[in-house]
Amino acid sequence: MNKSFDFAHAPGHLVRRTHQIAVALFMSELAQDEVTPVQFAILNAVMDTPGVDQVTLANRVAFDAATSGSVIGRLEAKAWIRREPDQADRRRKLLWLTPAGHEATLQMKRAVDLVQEKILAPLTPDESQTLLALLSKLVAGHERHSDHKAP
Amino acid sequence: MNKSFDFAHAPGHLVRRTHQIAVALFMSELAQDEVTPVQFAILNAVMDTPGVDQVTLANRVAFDAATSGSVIGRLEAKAWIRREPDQADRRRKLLWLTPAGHEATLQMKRAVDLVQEKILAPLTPDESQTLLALLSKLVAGHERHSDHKAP
DNA sequence: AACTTTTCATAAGTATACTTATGAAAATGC
DNA sequence: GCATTTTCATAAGTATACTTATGAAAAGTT
Repeated sequence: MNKSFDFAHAPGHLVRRTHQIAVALFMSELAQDEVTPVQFAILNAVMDTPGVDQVTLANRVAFDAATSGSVIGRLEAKAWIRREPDQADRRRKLLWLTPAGHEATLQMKRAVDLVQEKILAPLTPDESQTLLALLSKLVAGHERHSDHKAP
Repeated sequence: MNKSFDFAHAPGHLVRRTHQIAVALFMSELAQDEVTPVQFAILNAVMDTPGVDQVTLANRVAFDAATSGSVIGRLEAKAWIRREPDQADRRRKLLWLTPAGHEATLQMKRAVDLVQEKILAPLTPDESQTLLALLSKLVAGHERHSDHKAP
């Protein structure tokens, strides 16, 4: 029979599709803000903890230093984020929102809330709750494992 | 209070993290095959329907023609896929697996099955079933909507 | 104090993933 | 039957997202 892999029902494919849909909804809802999901995540994290260094921020938002560095570069170019070397540790660069960045992030927040609702729109409230709980458990489970890194 | 957006529990963030984890598991499990999730998806789809054109394949695997074109280019460079112009419609290019591509895809299938299990490893079988059902419903719901395209 | 290791930021290279533009070819309209 | 529109493939440009390499600075080890 040589039956091929059942792609449509594979977890990997469903997750990729879902992610794709979530990004598309974000980009469409925040089209006039000229901001991406990852850029918003960083703006949001810096608003939470002004003066973070890039590594701490990258761990918080969960991507590698190289990616976050380039994203922050773009946010700096837009004058939404200010980057200053740490006096105590001159390797580190600390991050702050500019007033314009603070303003823009607050404005985006409403649209982002709406995006989260739209992502879950095909599900009932109960189903949405269940989905979020399961995704949280899945992510938490894998995060625990990734602590045990090989030497 | 100026409470910032609750990123950790937002659907968008959870889905991005899950996707990230799924891709990492795939890359790690198929490291020696030098293949990406998207490349495998295409190989798998061509094995299913040899002689497809690129547009039909892109719709099947759910990404845009530009992306699939470049991915197929890489698979052609690896001599896993053969691309030939359609005689009936000379705009179209039809796709086949080479013998080496067929062989490689079959070999990968086992590892990909294992990846799907590993993705769901933190969940019980019941929870896994529920998650897949909810993701399917979510994706299907959004696909329905995206049929109604603006003119 | 000198040496080693680790950590931080960035650069370079590859691979998605999207948009818009372009050219070629087919389908449609009248 | 010719003109308009649509479709297909690709190119160009931007933005993640990762790896590995490099340089600089801090932390540690003896």
